[in-house]
Amino acid sequence: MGNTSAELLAVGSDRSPLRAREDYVKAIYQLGADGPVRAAALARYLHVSRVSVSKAKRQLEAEGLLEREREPSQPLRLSRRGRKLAVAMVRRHRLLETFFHRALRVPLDRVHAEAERIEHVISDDVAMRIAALLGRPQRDPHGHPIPYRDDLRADKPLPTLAELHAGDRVNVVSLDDRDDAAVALLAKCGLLPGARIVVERADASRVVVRRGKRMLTLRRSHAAMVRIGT
Amino acid sequence: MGNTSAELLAVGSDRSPLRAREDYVKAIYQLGADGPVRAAALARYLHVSRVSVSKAKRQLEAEGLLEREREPSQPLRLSRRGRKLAVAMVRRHRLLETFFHRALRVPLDRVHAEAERIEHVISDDVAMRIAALLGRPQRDPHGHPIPYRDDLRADKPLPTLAELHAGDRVNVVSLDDRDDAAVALLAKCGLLPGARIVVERADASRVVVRRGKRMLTLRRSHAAMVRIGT
DNA sequence: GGTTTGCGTTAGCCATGGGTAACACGAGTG
DNA sequence: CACTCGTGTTACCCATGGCTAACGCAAACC
Repeated sequence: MGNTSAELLAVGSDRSPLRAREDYVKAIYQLGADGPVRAAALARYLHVSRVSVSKAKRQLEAEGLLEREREPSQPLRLSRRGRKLAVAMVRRHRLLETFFHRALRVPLDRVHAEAERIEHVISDDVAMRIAALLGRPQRDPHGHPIPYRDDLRADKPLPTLAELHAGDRVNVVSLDDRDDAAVALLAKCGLLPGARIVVERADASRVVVRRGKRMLTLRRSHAAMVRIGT
Repeated sequence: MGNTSAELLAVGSDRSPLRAREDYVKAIYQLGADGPVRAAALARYLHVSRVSVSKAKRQLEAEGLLEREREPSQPLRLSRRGRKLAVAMVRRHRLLETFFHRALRVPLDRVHAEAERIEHVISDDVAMRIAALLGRPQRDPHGHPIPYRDDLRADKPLPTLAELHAGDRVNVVSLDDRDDAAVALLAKCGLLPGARIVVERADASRVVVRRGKRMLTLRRSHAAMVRIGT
């Protein structure tokens, strides 16, 4: 019951190139995990100007993807439909990453960029079929959960490796996939989802961890891209 | 040696959305199989106005994808680079169709539309990997050959079922994939690449063929979408 | 030979999705 | 209190890629 994301994709009434809208909605959804989304933060995240965000905001409101705020300068809040579209995009993105990694053996640090372009143009049917082909995977190769349909979970973000202290023993759960170079580096160290590690030292600029017998030294900026669980 | 199509894809210097260019170049290439390409014919083929073709022409010439003609009103001729880009697009399109049909079991009459959107956004590397995954297929599910790299063959088009006479015995080689409804109809009849058929009757409006024990009556417009060989 | 038809081109309009420059406002800071 | 800094908005400009209207021209038709 309810809308499929196929319906949601018809949001732009007739014109197809709503790529930009999809990117805005997805970004708002993903930034939303860390709290209210300010327009300026969104602009920095998407590498566009504040003006572009301001204009996009009006359009997204007109299309019912964004909640209309009465006062200006309020944080951006997705509407129910906006959230559904965002989740559909995230699902596609992660399914595609999984497909590229598992079926085509594309290196981990390149799956994000490939998925980013294709996620806007595949049909819902193809997404379904890819999921079936892969055996309905639960996590993408970076360790992020793959939402099913309109599943709107809102689990708060896990802590990162940058927040730990010497002696902590944890599992790597996921990697931030947006910085290709960082992903390549982390993958080369074996800091992949599922890896068990011990924090040896942590100072202002670096974190030293041990994985099995290997000692790894990471910059904090890289450590912050590794989400961990116990 | 020579350019990979990855280089060719960088044709628009820095701006990425050269989707339209790719469509024009591919269309010119495909229409070119039937003789010189007039701008008006291209406009009808792409469902755009003659004006749009005229403007695209200037841009494509400026980008070196189209040969510059001295007199106006000359047919459109792809440059070497234009042809390479076109072949790369055709290759991707057919690889994607094959992937969708074989790996994802997408019905034959839908693979074209899916491929049409994705062919503009996949990387050369992914195209290579898909080819490898499929065992380097030679033909797409409609029976069209899949060019390899910059292979610029110029085989003249095969005759179609609409050009035959009673008594002719032929093999179906390929189906025109641009009319989804026609493909669905032909597939339902079993008029698929490889099928052996006998022409029973052919008049001005219909062609009657036999495939095994089944008699099939086709409109000429549909028969013209079936390319045949002996 | 005149007329119609089709073709390619120009001029000008539109929507999208970017951008700068400039402004008003609010929160801190001196 | 004044000042700065970050924020959101407005008014414009730009390129892309469509469109229609209108024109010059050539070929075909009567």
